[in-house]
Amino acid sequence: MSRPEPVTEPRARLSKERVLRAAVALAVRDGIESLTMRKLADELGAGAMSLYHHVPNKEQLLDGMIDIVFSEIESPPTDVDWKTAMRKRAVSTRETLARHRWAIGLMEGRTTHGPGNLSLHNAVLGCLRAAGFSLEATVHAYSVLDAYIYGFALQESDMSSENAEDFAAEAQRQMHEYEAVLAEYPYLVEVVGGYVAESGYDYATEFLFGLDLILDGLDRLRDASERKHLTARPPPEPRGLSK
Amino acid sequence: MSRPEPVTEPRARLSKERVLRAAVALAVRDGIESLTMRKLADELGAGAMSLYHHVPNKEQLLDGMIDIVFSEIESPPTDVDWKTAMRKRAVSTRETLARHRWAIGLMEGRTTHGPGNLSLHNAVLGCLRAAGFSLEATVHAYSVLDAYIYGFALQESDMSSENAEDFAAEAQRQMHEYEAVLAEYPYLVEVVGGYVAESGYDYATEFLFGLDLILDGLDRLRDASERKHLTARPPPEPRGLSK
DNA sequence: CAACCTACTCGTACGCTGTACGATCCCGAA
DNA sequence: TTCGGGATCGTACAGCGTACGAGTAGGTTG
Repeated sequence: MSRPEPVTEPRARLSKERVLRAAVALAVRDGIESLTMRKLADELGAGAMSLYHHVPNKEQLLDGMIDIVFSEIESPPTDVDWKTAMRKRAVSTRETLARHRWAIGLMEGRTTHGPGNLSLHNAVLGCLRAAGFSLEATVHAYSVLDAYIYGFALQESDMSSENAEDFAAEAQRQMHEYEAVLAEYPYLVEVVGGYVAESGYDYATEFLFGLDLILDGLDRLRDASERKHLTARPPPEPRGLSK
Repeated sequence: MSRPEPVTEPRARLSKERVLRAAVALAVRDGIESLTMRKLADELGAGAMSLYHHVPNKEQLLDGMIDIVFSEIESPPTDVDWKTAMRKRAVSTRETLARHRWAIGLMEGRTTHGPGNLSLHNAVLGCLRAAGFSLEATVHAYSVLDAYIYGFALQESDMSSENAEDFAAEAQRQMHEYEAVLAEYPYLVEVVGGYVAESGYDYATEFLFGLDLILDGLDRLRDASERKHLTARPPPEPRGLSK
């Protein structure tokens, strides 16, 4: 009560962090296509142009938002074997990306990587190196894993919520134009219309299936890699900053 | 010569196909962000509003463009074993998506699937079913494979052209702000700055590594699936339209 | 206290976007 | 020749990102 401000504090001071957080919240709530500089400013109780004193332009605003997403992904824990660590990282990535559907489409073509992105990448590479993967094997492992994880997230964002009845609805709509269209896709009908519609489709378990398939494959790769490079120099340091 | 048209045909008649093809060509040439109704119309020697008699709106224009991309992907051939068939389909998908970088970011959130998309999906599912995959295994296989393929294409579109020196340039730029930033990412330096910069990074072979890893895993799944469902009903028909 | 500077806020305006509307034109059928 | 319907397109409008510059608040210095 000692401060002479109005009781209802209509606007707190802006800051880069506040702007980014509000932008992410708006994207989660209304979708990325309705994220407008004016709307974002309104949300913050500010004028549109005020934003530009904390963010150089919308493109870099999006960069910042994406790095927030990366920073929400849990790094692979260091106190378990590499497989469980990678598994946890992968699951956390999928969950985060599912929470931020708006982000996936924006990652294409983006060339600047923020600190959240870089430090996550670094932690993942470190986990693999510490587990005995050779440099070559590390690159391979990283490549497969990330492609799968982001690809799965991409597909998950394609189909909105329930795959089964959604797809049925889409098929129905197609049937509106061509009555016999479905007859041209018998396997689609069998698998999606039949099996999936009955048994349902759980993204989380489906994700784990492919993830474990890949992790098992990498396990074999690591064994081979270890045998081959037994006499080679070990990774730079077990963990943490070297030099 | 019998037709009374002007010799120089300054503008041919518009059509949905011509509009879509021109749109794709423009996206390939100048990138998707510079695909404008006015620019597209200019390219066709027409007025902007003329486009709307062949395409209901820009959103559906993009839908049509994406289906063109899908139709450029080769379906899995039917005269080889499932593994080679899937391998060829996967390679063709990656090549097509690499040719049409603009398309990947647009696939997110899109709910309507065109005939090119549907028929490709149908062919892939058919290939798996004919190879003896159970319904459950088919869904699994499809899920992993496509997630990996699209995820890889997504990553490929992230890094522009040469990963190695590009990343070095990016790191350099970051160093401009913080001189010691790189010291925080020792593994990134080791793997990307060291190994990748020296040995280079070939997307095509990197893609094949992960692809074969997954296909081998699916092979094991198929064996198990076949043993379990030996007495179950076979897939609806070897290939082609049933009924 | 006054003068000043710096950091921040924001009203206005411009060029560009997708597209609604209605006038115009072309061309085959009657 | 007349008609009618599809195709074309000029104009206009709302909404976008953002350049510009005027205004303001708060701390530092004389």
